[in-house]
Amino acid sequence: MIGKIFSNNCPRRERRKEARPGELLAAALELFVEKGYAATRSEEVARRAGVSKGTLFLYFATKEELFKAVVRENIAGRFAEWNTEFETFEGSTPEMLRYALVMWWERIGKTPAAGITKLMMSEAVNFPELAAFYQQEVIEPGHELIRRILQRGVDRGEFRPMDMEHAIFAVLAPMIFLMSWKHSFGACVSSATLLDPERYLEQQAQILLHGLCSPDTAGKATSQGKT
Amino acid sequence: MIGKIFSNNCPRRERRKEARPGELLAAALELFVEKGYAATRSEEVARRAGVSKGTLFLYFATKEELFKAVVRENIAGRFAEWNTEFETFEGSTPEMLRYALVMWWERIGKTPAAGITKLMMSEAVNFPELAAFYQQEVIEPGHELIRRILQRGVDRGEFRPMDMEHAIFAVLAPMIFLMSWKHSFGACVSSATLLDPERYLEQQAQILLHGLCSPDTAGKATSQGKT
Amino acid sequence: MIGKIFSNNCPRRERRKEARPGELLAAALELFVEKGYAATRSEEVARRAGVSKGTLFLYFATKEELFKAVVRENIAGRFAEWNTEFETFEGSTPEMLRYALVMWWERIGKTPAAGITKLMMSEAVNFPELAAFYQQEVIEPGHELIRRILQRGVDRGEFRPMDMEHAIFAVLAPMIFLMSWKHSFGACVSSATLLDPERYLEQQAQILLHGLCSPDTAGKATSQGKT
Amino acid sequence: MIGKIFSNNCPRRERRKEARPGELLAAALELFVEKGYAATRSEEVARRAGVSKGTLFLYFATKEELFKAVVRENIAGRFAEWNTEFETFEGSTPEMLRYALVMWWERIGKTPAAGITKLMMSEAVNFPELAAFYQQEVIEPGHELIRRILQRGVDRGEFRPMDMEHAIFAVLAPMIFLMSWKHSFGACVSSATLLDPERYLEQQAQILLHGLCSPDTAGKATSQGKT
DNA sequence: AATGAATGAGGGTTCATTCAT
DNA sequence: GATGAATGAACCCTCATTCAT
Repeated sequence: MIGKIFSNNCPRRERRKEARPGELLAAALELFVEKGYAATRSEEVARRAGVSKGTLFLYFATKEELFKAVVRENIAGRFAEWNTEFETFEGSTPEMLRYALVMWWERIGKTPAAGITKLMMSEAVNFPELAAFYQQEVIEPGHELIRRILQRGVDRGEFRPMDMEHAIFAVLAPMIFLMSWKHSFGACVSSATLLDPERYLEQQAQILLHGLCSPDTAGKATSQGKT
Repeated sequence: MIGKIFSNNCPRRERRKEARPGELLAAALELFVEKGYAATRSEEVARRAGVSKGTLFLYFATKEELFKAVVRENIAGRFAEWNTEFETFEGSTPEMLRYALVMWWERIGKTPAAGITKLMMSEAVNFPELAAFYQQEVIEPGHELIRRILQRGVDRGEFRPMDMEHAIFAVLAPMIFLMSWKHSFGACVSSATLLDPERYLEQQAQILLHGLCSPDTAGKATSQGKT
Repeated sequence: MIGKIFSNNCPRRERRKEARPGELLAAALELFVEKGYAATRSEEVARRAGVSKGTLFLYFATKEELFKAVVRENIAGRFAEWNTEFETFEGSTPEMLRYALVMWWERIGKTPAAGITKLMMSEAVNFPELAAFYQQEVIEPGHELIRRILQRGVDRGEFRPMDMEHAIFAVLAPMIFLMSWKHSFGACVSSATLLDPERYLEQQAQILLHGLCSPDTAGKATSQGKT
Repeated sequence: MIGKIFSNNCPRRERRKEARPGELLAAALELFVEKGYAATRSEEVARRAGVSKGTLFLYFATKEELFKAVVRENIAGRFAEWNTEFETFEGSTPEMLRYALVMWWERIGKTPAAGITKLMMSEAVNFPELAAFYQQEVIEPGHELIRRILQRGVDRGEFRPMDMEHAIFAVLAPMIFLMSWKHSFGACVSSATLLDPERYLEQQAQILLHGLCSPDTAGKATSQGKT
């Protein structure tokens, strides 16, 4: 009984043991995002997780495995939740689009998870298998979600007809750009900090919806586009 | 006689000597873009340039210097030329914006130089000094050019007033995105090839100018934006 | 039980860990003395210490650091002990001088530490920082000790007054010479082995004290010297 | 005729060509003495001699050959001349000894040739063949000359009988020491410059002849020595 | 003979990975 | 399981040497 109390009250070892992989993944995420795959040393990952080098390799057979695990771990399948939000959203599609960008920033863009995308893009070529996984788990569901939003707008007559597949990239690009910028120049070149993500996204929504043209000229130029 | 003069002017060794740095930079560009900075072995750069390891270091003191040279080489001051084009452009600003995107794709986006930007973004954190150089030599002139285009549009009443600094990113983002995408997933995930850069840019110009909204709704929604 | 305690206190790994730096320094001392700084390969140092190349760099960050450590290790502050001996010495100063030379040979000259001085003199120009260290930690205390001996002799009327600073070198020179000789020609030219260090030092003490001249002529020639 | 005048007056090419090996040896001597064998780079030798790297190897097949040539070249057989001086010297042997030390300094010690001895001692172990050559060409004749001087003193009753072979080293040591010191600490540690070679040698002669002891005590202590 | 571009073996150093404790 | 000392393959870079010109 008493033994049980102790083991329940103070199972630091036990709990640590179970938490280990998570702590290692967290440390690795930070470091990979901070310095890139190659420049991250396994010893430092271990140290930051508070364990020894040997322990790291107890949980992840190789650095490559660790990297893959970090990416997989941090690509939470949020799409179920988001699809639900999409289906229950009641406002206009322009509002939905604006909402999507803002929510994305809150939930992904400003979190360390954004670093993963940047990382994934930097290393895609060296980890094609991982890139394929990412494609399947993130890119495709993401595209699908954006496609549904855009289609909703078209269906409801809020958006003009469009080349859907490329329009998806029009919505995606500001997000990708923001993650890339934040985790590259944004992290080291002072003047690059001029970019305020929230204002940028707000304005981006505006432009996506209405463009840069002043209202009176908007009609005329349209005819030129191939779209 | 004349033949002799020519053959004297270009003995093989000399010609190689002058060509070497260029050949090495070309090989290095390819490999850096292909595999990233760390994963590129200097010996392979040399081999791809058709020389021995030692020769590489005859022209570039360290791998880091080689990297810097590759970056510098591939961002040659195109801005002078572009500024001139800007000043002599006679059409409307929407046309100018569309033209700028198309030309950028022709001259940079689809060339290996685009890989450099991707590379630079991946390695900025590891080479802060180089990032500062890039910021100064590429980012700032680029921003300035975009700023002048947008300002021209505003001044001529073609564009509505805007938060200029963030609007610059609105124009920049599609280009950055395209380079990042092309040199990451675009290079290894088959389905990602759905993105046709030229159509994307064309459509992007269209959206930048007029947005996604159908003409009749365009006016109403505008009021919401903070911009 | 007691046996267990002992075996617990000294597990093999731990013992090695503590012994490693010493083993590496010993191996490095041998090799540096044997072949000089540049000609000594770090891998060979490691091999001679019975470890792999990587292990060497676990304990000494660079070859230069290893060299410095070897030099520092082998000039341990013997001067405290020697100064004490000096202060408690009860015989005449000529006896003291003879004793100093003999003791120096026993404790330094005939040990591998002598090779360090030879090495240091060969490499001083290439490691000015280390040379300064050596100057401060070895040369100056050594000079000071010799100075005190000579001054004692002068003060007690045993030695004639002298140009002290140069006289120091008169005492030092036989020792430096002996180390240099032993670790150069003495190590490879057979006939150079004619030099018996102990007899040489004994005779050197004799000469330092009384010169080469036969007693009756000693007085006359003295007048010429500048000293 | 005129042709001859020209070729005589301005045979720069011709004269250079013949002088080449000498210029290379001079440059090599300087650099070897300055930085040691290993730290001297063949390209720098060539540059200092005003020729290209290739030319150096035209005259000396390997760096090792160059080194050997430098040593051989700079070990002028001065002993014939010195033996003559010895034979025609008319003063006392103490005067001769003093004269020998002073002359040695003038003709060798203070010239770059002294650097050779220092170099030879540093590298003896790595170039045993060269050390043997040095032993034969310099050490043995040098010993022989010193031996003759000392023997002359003994024969004429100016010096007391002595252990001749070790006494030779007593005369040699100050010279060896001076060369070693000058080309090691003397070249980089400021305080080591306290040593004034000429005063040192003068005093050394004095000590060699009469020792450090004050005249009245000289007689007593003598009995102890083994010599 | 002279040049200097080119070579490539070899050395110092790093770091992912192993394994005895 | 956990540790951290040990390993050694692999990398960047140097520089004596070669050789086409």
